[in-house]
Amino acid sequence: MTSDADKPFHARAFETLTTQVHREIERRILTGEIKAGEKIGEAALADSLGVSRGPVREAIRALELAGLVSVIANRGAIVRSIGLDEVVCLYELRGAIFAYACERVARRRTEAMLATLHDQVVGMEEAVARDDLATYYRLNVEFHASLLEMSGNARARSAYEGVVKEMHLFRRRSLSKVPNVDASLAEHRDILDAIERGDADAAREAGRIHVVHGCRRFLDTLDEADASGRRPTRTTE
Amino acid sequence: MTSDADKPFHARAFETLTTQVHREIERRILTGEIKAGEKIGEAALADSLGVSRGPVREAIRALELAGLVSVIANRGAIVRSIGLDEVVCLYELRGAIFAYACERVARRRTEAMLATLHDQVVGMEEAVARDDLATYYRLNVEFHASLLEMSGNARARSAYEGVVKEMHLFRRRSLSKVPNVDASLAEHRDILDAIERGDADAAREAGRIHVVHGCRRFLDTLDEADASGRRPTRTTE
DNA sequence: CTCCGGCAGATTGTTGACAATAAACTGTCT
DNA sequence: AGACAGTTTATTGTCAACAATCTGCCGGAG
Repeated sequence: MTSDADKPFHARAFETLTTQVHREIERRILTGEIKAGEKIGEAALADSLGVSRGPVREAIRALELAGLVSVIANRGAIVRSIGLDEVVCLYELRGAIFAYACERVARRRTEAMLATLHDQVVGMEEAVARDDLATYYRLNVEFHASLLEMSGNARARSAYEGVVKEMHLFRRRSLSKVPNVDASLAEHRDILDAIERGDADAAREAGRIHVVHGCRRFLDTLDEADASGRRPTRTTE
Repeated sequence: MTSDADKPFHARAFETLTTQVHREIERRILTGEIKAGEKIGEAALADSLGVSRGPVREAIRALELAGLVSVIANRGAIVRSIGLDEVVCLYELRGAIFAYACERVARRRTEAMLATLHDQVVGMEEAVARDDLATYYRLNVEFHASLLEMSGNARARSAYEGVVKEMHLFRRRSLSKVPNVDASLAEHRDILDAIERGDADAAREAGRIHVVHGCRRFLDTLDEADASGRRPTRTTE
C-alpha cells in the first residue's frame, strides 16, 4: 500500500489502513479490475497491498454491507454479480430517493442552488448540441449529485450513492451508453422548472419520471444489444 | 459470549463471532442499554462479551456503516446521537422508500398478499377498538414490514430497515407513543384499498401521505411534551 | 494567572501466529 | 469404474502482543 509520505499531508493520519484498503478494493471492483463472481482471498489481497489481513478483513466486511461483495462464513468473499431484475430494483430504489431529493430541493431552494442547477442543465444542453458526450456525462452525474447534496438530507445522499455504486456491478454493456439523450435533457428541464417554481409535488414527480424513463432507456439499450447478436449473459442466480 | 452449545443448533457455525457481537451491541444500543453519546471502548466491550478485540472491532465498524455509532480514527467510537432535524430526515427518507414499496406491491399483488395485509389492517382496527395498544403496535410494525417484504425489492427492504433502526437513536420520548391512532388506521385502509385496486399511483401516494402524517403526529407529541414542561434536551451538534 | 511543552497513562491501529472450518486429494472397497 | 471415507492442504476466524496515537497532567516560562 502507498506509504503515508507520498500523500498530501492533510490526508495523513486521518485515514486508517482499513479506509485506504476499502477504497482500493472498491475501485478495483467498480472499474472491473476484479470481475464479478471472482473470489477475493484475504491473504492474496493483503500481500498485494502490502498490509496484513486485519485491515483487509474489515474492508471486505464493509464492502459486504455496501452490497459490493458477498461473503459466506468460513468460505470467503466473492465480488457480487447482479442480474437484470436486481438492476431494475436498484434503479427503482434510486428513483424513489431521487424523487424525494427533488421535492426537498424545491422546498429549500436558494438563488445559489438554482444558479448551479441552471448552469449544469444548460451545460448539458450545450454539450449535447456539440456532440460532447464526455462533458454531458460528467455534468449529468454532477447534476444528480448536486440535487442530493442540496436536499440537505445526508442520509438520503449516502443511500443514493450506495445504490449507484451497487448498480455498477452490472457491467456487461456500459451503464454510461445512454440513448435518447434529448428526452433526458427535457426531463432535466422539467425538474429544474418545477424546482424554480417551488412546486414540490411537481419536482418529485418529475424526478421520479426521469429515473423511470432512464430505466426504460437503459433496458432498451439491452434489448438492442440483444437483437444485434451479443446477448448479455443471463445471470441465473 | 454465549457458547455455541446453548443456541438452537440450526444457528451454530453459520454465525461468526463478529455477527453475534454485532447483534448484541446493536441490541444494547436500540434498547437504550447503552445511551446515546456514550463511549464504546473496544477492550471493555471485548471483556464484557468474553471475546477478543478483533470481532468487536469489526462489529463496531459495521455499526458505523449502519449509522448507529460514529467513530473517529484513533479516538474510538461513541453511540451516535441524532437531533430532531435528523429524525425528520430519516422519517422522510423512510417515507420515500415506503411509498415506493406500496407502489410495487400494488403492481405485484397476489391473493395471498392481499389476505395477509387485510388481516393485519383488520387486526389493527380491532385492537384499537378494544384498546389493545400492544397488539396494535406489533401489527403496525408487521404491516410495514410485510409491505416491504412483498415489494420484492430486497435492497429497498434492507435500506428501509436500516433507516428504521437509525431512527431508534432518537429516544427521548418514545417513538411508539403515537397519538391520533384513528387517522393512522384510516391511512392504512387507504393504502390497502389502493393496493387491492391495483392502483399503483394511488398506493404510492397513500404510502407517502401515511408517513408524512406519521411524522407530523410524531412532532406533535414532541410539542405536547414540550408544552407540558419536560422539554427534550436539544442536541446542539 | 495563563499558556505552552513535554511526560505518563490509556486506547486504538496493526501485525503475525494459532485454531477451526471447508475444499481437494488419495486410496480402498464394492 | 464409481463411490465413499479418511487424510492433507489451503483458507478463514480468532487471539494476544506490539506499535502508534491521543488524552490528561505536571511544571516552568512569560
